[in-house]
Amino acid sequence: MNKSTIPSPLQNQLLSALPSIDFERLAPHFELFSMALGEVLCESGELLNYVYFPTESIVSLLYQLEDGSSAEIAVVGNEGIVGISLFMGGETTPSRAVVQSAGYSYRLKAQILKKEFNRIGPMMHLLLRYTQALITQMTQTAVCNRHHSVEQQLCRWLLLSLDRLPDNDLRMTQELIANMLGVRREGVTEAAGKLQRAGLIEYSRGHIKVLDRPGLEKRVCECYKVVKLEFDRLLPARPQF
Amino acid sequence: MNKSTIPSPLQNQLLSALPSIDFERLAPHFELFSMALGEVLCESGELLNYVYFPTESIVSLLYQLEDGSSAEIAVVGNEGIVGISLFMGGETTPSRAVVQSAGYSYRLKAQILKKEFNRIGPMMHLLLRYTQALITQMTQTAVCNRHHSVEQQLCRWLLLSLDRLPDNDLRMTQELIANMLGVRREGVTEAAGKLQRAGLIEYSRGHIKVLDRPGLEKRVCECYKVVKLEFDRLLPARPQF
DNA sequence: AAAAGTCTGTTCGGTAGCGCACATACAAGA
DNA sequence: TCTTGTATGTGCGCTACCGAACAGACTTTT
Repeated sequence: MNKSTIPSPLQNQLLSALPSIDFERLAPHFELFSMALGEVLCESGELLNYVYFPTESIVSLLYQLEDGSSAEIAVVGNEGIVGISLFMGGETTPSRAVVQSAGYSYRLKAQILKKEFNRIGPMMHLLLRYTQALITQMTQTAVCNRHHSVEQQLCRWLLLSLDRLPDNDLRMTQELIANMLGVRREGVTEAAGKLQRAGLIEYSRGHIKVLDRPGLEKRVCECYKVVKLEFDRLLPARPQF
Repeated sequence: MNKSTIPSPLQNQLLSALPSIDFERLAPHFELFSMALGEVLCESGELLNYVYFPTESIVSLLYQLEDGSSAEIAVVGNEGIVGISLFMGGETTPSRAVVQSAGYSYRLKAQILKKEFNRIGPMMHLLLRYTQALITQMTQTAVCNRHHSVEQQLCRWLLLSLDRLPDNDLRMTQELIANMLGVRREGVTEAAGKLQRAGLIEYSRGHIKVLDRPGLEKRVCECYKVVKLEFDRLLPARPQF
């Protein structure tokens, strides 16, 4: 479906923010990696062999409860990296990493990343700042879960996804969105129907197109903006490819 | 009310986990700091001049929405530190740090901590591991907000507080607990009444005593255990004072 | 003792979201 | 074409929680 052009590692914003001397040192170790929708990069509590730098794919960090219900706690796209627990020192996390939007990423062997991190150079500082931005996303998710309606959360989710995609089409069923948001599928159907009737989106069988992004931004709760501003503040300006 | 004995910095578990050579280097810079209930250590977005290592006090990390409603995203006691954004590189965070249980802490000038962090020694690794544990607490809060009842969350909150206190008495009104959990005061009244009728707790006007801790642990959701296990896994065993 | 303030208990109507059941619609394969 | 599977729409009763109002109980101050 997507153009099948091979992306550059520089399409990942963390990598593109590296000084070229650091980037070049890592360049030989990048492996292009194609990720399918629904693929699990890392199970809860499992050791990661690689870290992943998405280019036009999106990875969802999910937490699954014992009773099977789940909730998304953060989303990682080309602004970030999957696998922060490797350099934070814990090696594993209780959450899972699941591909939410298929596409390429570049991956790096865990050892290579740790070695680079321990050089205490730009990569370390970038990764720590990124981690702080991710923390903001997680805390904002906590607050949003507590106080905002399904419709507001759907808007937030759509905008977060949109920010990480090259176009304005998402391939995603309402059922899957419901899993991410931790709500009923019917709740998503209702909220999405409302947005469609308002002309903001258009969807059909696992395919959502955003028609009116400013309209979504008017309906979304403050959580989206807080997260976005914090990412912009903490991470360097996004260079063009 | 509390014994007015002066605590040792070693009552903070991060500090007590430091090799003595590193601890001694910092020792001259610790300032004993007394914190009153409700005191705001750091406003949202404000630059911190100090980091705080609680000894028997508890600090709550709260996020406040534009409409005034709020939610606790994590709690910091003698196992941790307030001010992670200083070494993560972002300098500020969108959340506030508010004293939830009065008592002492030791504080350190921001510059001193950053210098220590940049030595790339035990302190850095400890702080990063602690940060990962804190992330787990935040994500679990997000999931708990989504899926669990007020009563379960109250149990979780009580147990988290209890773990960070020297005794089993908390001085805390239902109103304040409601602010932390991001629910109505009446909801807390109801849940607390239930727990009291079950003989698990006893409370009166801003004073809660836990009578049956195992009983609370039976009612709490899995979120408490997940967070606790992750803290135990990531942070070194707790030495006795 | 009286007054004022604070904390907790209770009630009541309203609503968002849940769980379930089922209907419809579209897609892909035999 | 028929079947099977998947995605979406809808209705219904239920529950947890909300918002507001108010009453009682305890504390502190005067």
